[in-house]
Amino acid sequence: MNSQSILGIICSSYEQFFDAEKKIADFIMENKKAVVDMTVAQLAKASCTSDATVSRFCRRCGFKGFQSLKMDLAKEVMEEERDSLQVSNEIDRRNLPQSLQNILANKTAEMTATMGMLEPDNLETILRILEHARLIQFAAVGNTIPVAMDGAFKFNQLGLCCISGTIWEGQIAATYNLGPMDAVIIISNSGTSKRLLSLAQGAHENGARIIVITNNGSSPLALASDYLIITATREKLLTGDFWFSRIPAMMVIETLYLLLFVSKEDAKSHIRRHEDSIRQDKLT
Amino acid sequence: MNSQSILGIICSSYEQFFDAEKKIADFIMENKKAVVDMTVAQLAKASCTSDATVSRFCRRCGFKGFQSLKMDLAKEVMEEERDSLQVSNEIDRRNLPQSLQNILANKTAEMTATMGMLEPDNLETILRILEHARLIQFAAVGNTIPVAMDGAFKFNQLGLCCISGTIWEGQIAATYNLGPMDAVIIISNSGTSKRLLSLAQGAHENGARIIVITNNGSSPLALASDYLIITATREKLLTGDFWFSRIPAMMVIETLYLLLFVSKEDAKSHIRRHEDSIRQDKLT
DNA sequence: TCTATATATGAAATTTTATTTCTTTCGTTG
DNA sequence: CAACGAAAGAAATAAAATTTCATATATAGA
Repeated sequence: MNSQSILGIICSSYEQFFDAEKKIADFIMENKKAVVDMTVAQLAKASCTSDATVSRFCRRCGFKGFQSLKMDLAKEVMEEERDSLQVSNEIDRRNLPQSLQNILANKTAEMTATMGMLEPDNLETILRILEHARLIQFAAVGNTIPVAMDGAFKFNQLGLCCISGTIWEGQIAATYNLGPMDAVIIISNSGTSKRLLSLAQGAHENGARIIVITNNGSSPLALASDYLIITATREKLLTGDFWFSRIPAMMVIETLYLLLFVSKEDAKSHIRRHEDSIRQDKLT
Repeated sequence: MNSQSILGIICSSYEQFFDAEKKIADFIMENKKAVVDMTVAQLAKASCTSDATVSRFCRRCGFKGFQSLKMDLAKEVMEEERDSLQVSNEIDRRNLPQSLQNILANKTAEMTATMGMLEPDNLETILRILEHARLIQFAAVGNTIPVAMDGAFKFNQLGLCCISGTIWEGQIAATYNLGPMDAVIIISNSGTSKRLLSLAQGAHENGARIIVITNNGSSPLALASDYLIITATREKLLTGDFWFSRIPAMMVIETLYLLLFVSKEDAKSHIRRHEDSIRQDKLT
């Protein structure tokens, strides 16, 4: 887990929380500002749990204790306020301007939280691996496949050999050809896909590096990873797994792309060549 | 009455402090960040004073107590830190934290600008068309295809009939089957793709509604559209067309999706059914 | 279906932390 | 040089946070 971003942690490991902990998390998300001035007992009462659970919750989120969580919350609240992002989940067709503001605020908060979860050291390690990999596979299932395709597209443009596919059998067939010089980037919000887990296993058996991008830091896929990037998708207005936004994952890919771009000297020429090749489809 | 700024108070009423209080003030000013994680006793010891004096100091500064002073300090430290991180377009592998901030700031600005370009009336018209369309085609070429696929995926989940494809010939073949009841959403950053323009022409001939999402409001594709959504991709660090980010376009799709979701009563059941069908791939 | 086991949670006890009270010290003034 | 007043620390008290322990609930196995 990253040094500390309570809102990010709540968003990214919400599913891992116990029932009572979820109550606390909900209360914090909905009363960020008020919690800053509360005591353990007050928060326990307000969220209909107990002192003990609140205290444990703080630890489980990676903080030294309640005070340390509150310190972080104070900072984050300040930051949000400063950005004057009044995050509300109300979306209503009859008030489009306000709804658009709310959607924007939510997406921005999502991205900020995701960025806050990125650990520079971990990122640097991953970048090194990607730069030196012989081949990089982007793997995903279902509605995340477009993100994987986008990643492969972008990275190929940088001059890094990438593969991805829309067909599951094709993806795992490719995985079985990977070796110790290769890396696979597995993208999965829930981190619980059996198919992706077996793909990870295959990659592991072949000695390839496994990088997982997921919203769930303690999911089976996260545990099967060599390197882990956790996103902070907050889908407050919807509850199920299928409603996760793909924007945070895309954001992570884009970040990796930009960082690789600036450190790879031949990236520009690769991209230019690519651009030239598609010019024939362009007007003027 | 803790709406004050502790650093400001220290600076402005320093001369009014007693000797022991000055020691505390000095220590705080020189160790802002560390004090945030200290207890009364620790601060007393570190500043060579006593618990009582620290506690009194907090009151004298207008705070409810030590914790409340610390809360304020945490906020101010954060603010100072943030201010010193001047956001720029610099992305540098050697300073990852700063680079991440810059990327985030750029992406956020991009999204904010894109949202600002959306006109509620225009959007409402487009939503109406999408809700009542017999079939919706998502069309794109090159690296924007993943965005189109994502859109078709999402909209299908809502119960709207959508098609998209990775193969160009397949896409235009589908377009030739559209009719006046149908709509095509064409996504193209530059808006200058010959192929997408001929697709738009085909759609036009068949009487289908043409919705274009592009970064270029006066591009050929924009002019060929019946309804136009302009995104605000600003890739300052890179200049060419191929470097455009796909996030703003995705943001637009996601916005349409959310707005359709809240106004379509059967959307939830559609999504739930979809979710059930993929549960077999999920662990636990 | 019933028992055994594990686990989440809250109540109570304990420990830690903050505040208040009380006392000492030191400087000033009559 | 006593007497007063204010500043500051020590000690006592109060408050808050954490840990322990008991209980309830769910799960697995018989």
